[in-house]
Amino acid sequence: MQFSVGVEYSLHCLLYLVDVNERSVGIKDLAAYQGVSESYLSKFFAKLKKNGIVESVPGAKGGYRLARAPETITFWDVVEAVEGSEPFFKCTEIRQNEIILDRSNLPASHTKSPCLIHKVMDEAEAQMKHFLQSKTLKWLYDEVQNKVPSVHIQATKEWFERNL
Amino acid sequence: MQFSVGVEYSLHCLLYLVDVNERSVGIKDLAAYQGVSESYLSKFFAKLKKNGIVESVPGAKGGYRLARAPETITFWDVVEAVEGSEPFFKCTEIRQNEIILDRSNLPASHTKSPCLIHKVMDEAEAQMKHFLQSKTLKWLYDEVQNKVPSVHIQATKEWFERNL
DNA sequence: TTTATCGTGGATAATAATTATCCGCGATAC
DNA sequence: GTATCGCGGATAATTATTATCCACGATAAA
Ligand code: FES
Ligand code: FES
Repeated sequence: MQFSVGVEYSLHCLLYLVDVNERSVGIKDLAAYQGVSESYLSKFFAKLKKNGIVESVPGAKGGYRLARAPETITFWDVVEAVEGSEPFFKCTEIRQNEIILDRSNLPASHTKSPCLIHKVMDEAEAQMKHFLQSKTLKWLYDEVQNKVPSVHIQATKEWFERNL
Repeated sequence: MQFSVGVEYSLHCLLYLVDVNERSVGIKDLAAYQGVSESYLSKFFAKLKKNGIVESVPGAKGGYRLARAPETITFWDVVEAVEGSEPFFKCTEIRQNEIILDRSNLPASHTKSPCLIHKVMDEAEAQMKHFLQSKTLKWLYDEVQNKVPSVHIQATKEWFERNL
């Protein structure tokens, strides 16, 4: 039960994209700046694009930019884009295997209403989802502006400007 | 990002152990009743034991019973026992790779305070943990007593009694 | 128009995690 | 003594994650 590294990669990258409004930043730059694999990072951006989080500019001098306002991009959106939308808990309906049951004529209690254990686990995921939906990229950006030394923020901005 | 099937197996099994007070139930019976692999299920019970959720009775007619009151066993305890206690989000400290940094002299902002993204993801896990800690095995047992037809509960109990 | 750049999708592979089985050991009930 | 059972280690099959490479089409710049 672990998140893919793509979640860390993606969130850090998206943070750099907030400043890039009309223009775009290439995978090459994003990968170089963070010292990660270019080709691997590109796989995650494909998912982010498919989920409407970023949009791409094809061709030379192309790259990526946010597809919508950072206020509307939540941590959950990114997690879901990268990890897929399968629920964390996959119930195998083990209850329907109970040896005392007639497999060809299962009681309503085992087919109609969801298994309580399943329900609790789904609710647990919903708790995490709710929390992550409350954290937007805009919020992250603003917090970082306040907490990281402005000299470093400026240097980052300039590095990307140079390669725009 | 998925829970192992051991979580489903374990929770369903523990439910059957609530009634079994002084005595014990063997893996063989638990596996047979639920139609799952005996040897595989035993691996999860090893973890449940190591984490003090169940205790074992060795030797013939041996088996497992709860190691403590079902009021004190939470869904989270079971998840942690089965999945291990590694955090869901493993931060690779990607921020320390930023190309503009001097790797041999990292700024305090990148080493002292935790990365905000990391912090948010850990908090998200904490949300789920908090919720799952609020759901005890006793609560689950009581809910099931209310919702599942008593004829089925009785039949289950009798099946395990026969093989005790 | 050529050329270099860059996203895109597919193929492929290395590594790790999950799922699953088997077997021998020691403890215990009968 | 013997059959039963938990226990731990070894092992393997399957799947997911991590990672690379390449050919393609689109585009900007020369
Ligand atoms: S049957 Fe799947 S969690 Fe109960
Ligand atoms: S450095 Fe790991 S989440 Fe930011």
